[in-house]
Amino acid sequence: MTRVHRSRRVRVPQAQELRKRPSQERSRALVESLVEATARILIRDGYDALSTNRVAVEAGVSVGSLYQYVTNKDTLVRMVAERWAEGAAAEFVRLRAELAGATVDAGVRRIVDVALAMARADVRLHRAMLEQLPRIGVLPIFDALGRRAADLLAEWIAERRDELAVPDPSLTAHVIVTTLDGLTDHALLLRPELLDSPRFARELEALVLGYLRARAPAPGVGPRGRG
Amino acid sequence: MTRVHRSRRVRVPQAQELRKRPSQERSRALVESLVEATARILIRDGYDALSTNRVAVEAGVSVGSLYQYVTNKDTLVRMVAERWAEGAAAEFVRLRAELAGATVDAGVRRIVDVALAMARADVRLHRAMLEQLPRIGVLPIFDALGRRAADLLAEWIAERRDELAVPDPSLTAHVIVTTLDGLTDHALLLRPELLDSPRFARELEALVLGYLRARAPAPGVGPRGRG
Amino acid sequence: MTRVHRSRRVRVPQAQELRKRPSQERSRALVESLVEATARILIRDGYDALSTNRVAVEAGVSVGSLYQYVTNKDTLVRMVAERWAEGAAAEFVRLRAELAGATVDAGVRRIVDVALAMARADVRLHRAMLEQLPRIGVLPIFDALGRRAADLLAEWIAERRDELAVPDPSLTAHVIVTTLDGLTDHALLLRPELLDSPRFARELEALVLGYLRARAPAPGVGPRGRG
Amino acid sequence: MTRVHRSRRVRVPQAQELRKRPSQERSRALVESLVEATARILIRDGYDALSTNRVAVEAGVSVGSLYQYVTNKDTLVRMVAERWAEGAAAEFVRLRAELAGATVDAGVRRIVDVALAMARADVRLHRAMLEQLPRIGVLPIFDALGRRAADLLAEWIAERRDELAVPDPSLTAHVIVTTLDGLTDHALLLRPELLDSPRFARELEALVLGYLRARAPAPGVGPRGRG
DNA sequence: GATGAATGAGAGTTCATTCAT
DNA sequence: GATGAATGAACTCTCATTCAT
Repeated sequence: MTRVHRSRRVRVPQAQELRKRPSQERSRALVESLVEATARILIRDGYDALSTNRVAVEAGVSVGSLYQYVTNKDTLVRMVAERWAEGAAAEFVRLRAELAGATVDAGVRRIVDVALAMARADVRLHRAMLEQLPRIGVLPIFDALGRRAADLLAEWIAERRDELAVPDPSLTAHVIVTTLDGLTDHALLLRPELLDSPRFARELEALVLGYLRARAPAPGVGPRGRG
Repeated sequence: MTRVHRSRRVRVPQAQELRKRPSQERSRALVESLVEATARILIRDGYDALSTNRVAVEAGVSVGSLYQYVTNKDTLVRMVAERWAEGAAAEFVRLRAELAGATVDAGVRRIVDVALAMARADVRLHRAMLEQLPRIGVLPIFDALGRRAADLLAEWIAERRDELAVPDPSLTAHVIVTTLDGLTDHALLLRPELLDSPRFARELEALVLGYLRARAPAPGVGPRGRG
Repeated sequence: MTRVHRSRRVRVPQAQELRKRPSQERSRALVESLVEATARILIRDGYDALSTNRVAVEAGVSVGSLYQYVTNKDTLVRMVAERWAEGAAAEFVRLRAELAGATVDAGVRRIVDVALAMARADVRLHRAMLEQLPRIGVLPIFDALGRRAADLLAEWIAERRDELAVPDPSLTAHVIVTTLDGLTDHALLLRPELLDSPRFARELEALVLGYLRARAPAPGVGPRGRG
Repeated sequence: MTRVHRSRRVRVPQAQELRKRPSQERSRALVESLVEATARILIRDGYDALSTNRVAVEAGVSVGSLYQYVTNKDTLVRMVAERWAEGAAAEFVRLRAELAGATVDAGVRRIVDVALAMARADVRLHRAMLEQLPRIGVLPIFDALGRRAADLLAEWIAERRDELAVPDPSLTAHVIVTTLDGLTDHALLLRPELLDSPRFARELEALVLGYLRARAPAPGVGPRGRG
């Protein structure tokens, strides 16, 4: 059979998902090992094989201890996504700094490269998250991450406003972030070879640059506007 | 029992998902009502609330009858996705015909409009599918749909090759389809208001047009300008 | 699903029938109470009325606890048979010791008496086991018990070889054990009154003694007579 | 796995198990094909795999037709046993006639031979019945068969009363029949090689002859009685 | 704090039997 | 008469969660 139980109750979002702020060194470590165990199982066996008991065993901890720190099975899953998102956010911040003085062309090239590199890194976990996790639980996390990325990008675009003639940098940044995200996720799940293809990278650059310049005056024609 | 964990992560395509080809009128109707019931539950209560017994009740049929036709709960879900994909595919074919003689600008405008309209139609079902189902084996169905869309679009682009200077229409079409899909899905899940926003629509047009023309010579400039 | 037909006819011995060696005091007690509950239901309501839930309820335990220790409904039944066989084996050993110096006549009388007494004791459980369980894999358990009994009896016969002229004590012992077993089981199921009938007991004695002496020279007659 | 349904309700014995006396040629044939199908499944796949639907398919008939003639799943099983018992009963009658004028020794030899031959014939069906059928349903059938056999044997013994000094031929016949039955069944299930062993046959003869003569005066001493 | 045995609602699935066609 | 689609009670088994130790 195919007999599978999924989380039984529809999840009621809980304000207080971690029972205790794991302030002590020890508690932190325990929670961390739970998250890692969850990720391992997710990668190795998939979401259907994920159960609180299994996570506890994998983490070398008793179920009781698990519930001391985690109220809820879904919380574990969300924590995995959060850890990943934290790493990604740091990377975005780093990239933003790196691109401070970059030209539009160089900047976009770099952005696309980093997007592809991030998709290639941690493939197994990334795939597992995209493929296995009920989107409903992790959506807010990835949304928040997208918003941070879009904010940073909007800033960067705004700094180049003259050159680009982007009416609403915030909206444009959102579109770019969502676009790159959609394309890399899709490639990760269904066309992994694209992640390594320079042709694909050039295509993404063309996409982003074309978009950013779609409304800009043709280069070489008057300082601003079409005359 | 022999209890069983589903095929870890990778969907094993099952040759015999429907127990009997529902050839008779009556059987067809039954299967159809099961698929509809599944969609209804998915929309109203989400995947976790979906159970074979519940589907049977919702369809006004006994569980036994359900199992006469459907081996498996996930098959039902996949059938919902298939029904939806069939409708979308038909829409794409219709659109392709409509755009036969259209200019690039008009065509892209229309494509974006239709993409947004499709996202707005059936929102709840669409949402439910996106939120819950990648794990269940719906991915291949959506992938096939995307490929069909990309093929049609590639054709359309190829017909306008001179004007556009797109080196690889097939790849470009794939990028556009995936991009629009990603953007409308994201909007559907997290920014539903965008689906009705003309500004957002204009943005998508700019994105697609900018991309298509990114490598084309600036109009009126350079050796191949229109004069 | 994946429904499953039990190993067609031949019991596949399962190495791991008990999920955990019930080492702790508590676990042992739980398993014991499950076995007792199983026996009770078997006696009271028969095999068809036996279900895991019912056993759990009867034992005052949750189904979950049951499955913590027992993989399988039939395992429970087999454990009942094992418990019974253990008791019977002990009785056989006791009897063997008792008969160490006995004459053939006295020994056979005693053996028949004990066989009938054992059939009378625990009648209801014994009946339930005989009526319902050959299919379940209890046969090997009873077979092993029969072999032990036959071994002990063969020894006893061999000690009296001169008097009895039994060519193959082992085969003869097997025949006697199987015979008595068949007769008492048959009586138990269909002629319970015979179990209390001295006439029946005398008949069994005649059967066994006649057999043991069938090939011995008639006393007082022929070349080797006692005279 | 291991999920198996057995006949759900405890069987309420029904006076009218065959819905209609299958007087017509056609009906008889149908019932016969159902019984044969049942036997085939029992042999091939075991009792757990036996279901009314399966029997109907195996017999090339619709379930509805099955229920037109057979009220009950257990009835099918019982009919298989009945067919077998009918054949055995005929064999007993034949044997009785054959032994009309036989000496005790020759008769017993013949009886043992036939008992072993019957156990060897139809081994697969015989095994299936012994091993697979819930004894509770078929017990009465085999009991009736045993009684018929015992009656015939009692008659035969009574005819040789003078020579044998058997006080209660009826009881003795019962003991012999049950004994041979128990021994051959046991051999069939657990020591099939014994069925072909002449040594085993001799042993059974010794058993029966020894029993019949256990209380008889030693041969060659006085015309009658010990005096 | 930590443990892990215990819980029990609820999941997927089967199959003897009926009854409209 | 024959059919086989439909029924639904009942089964085995899981797993998120609790709580006595």
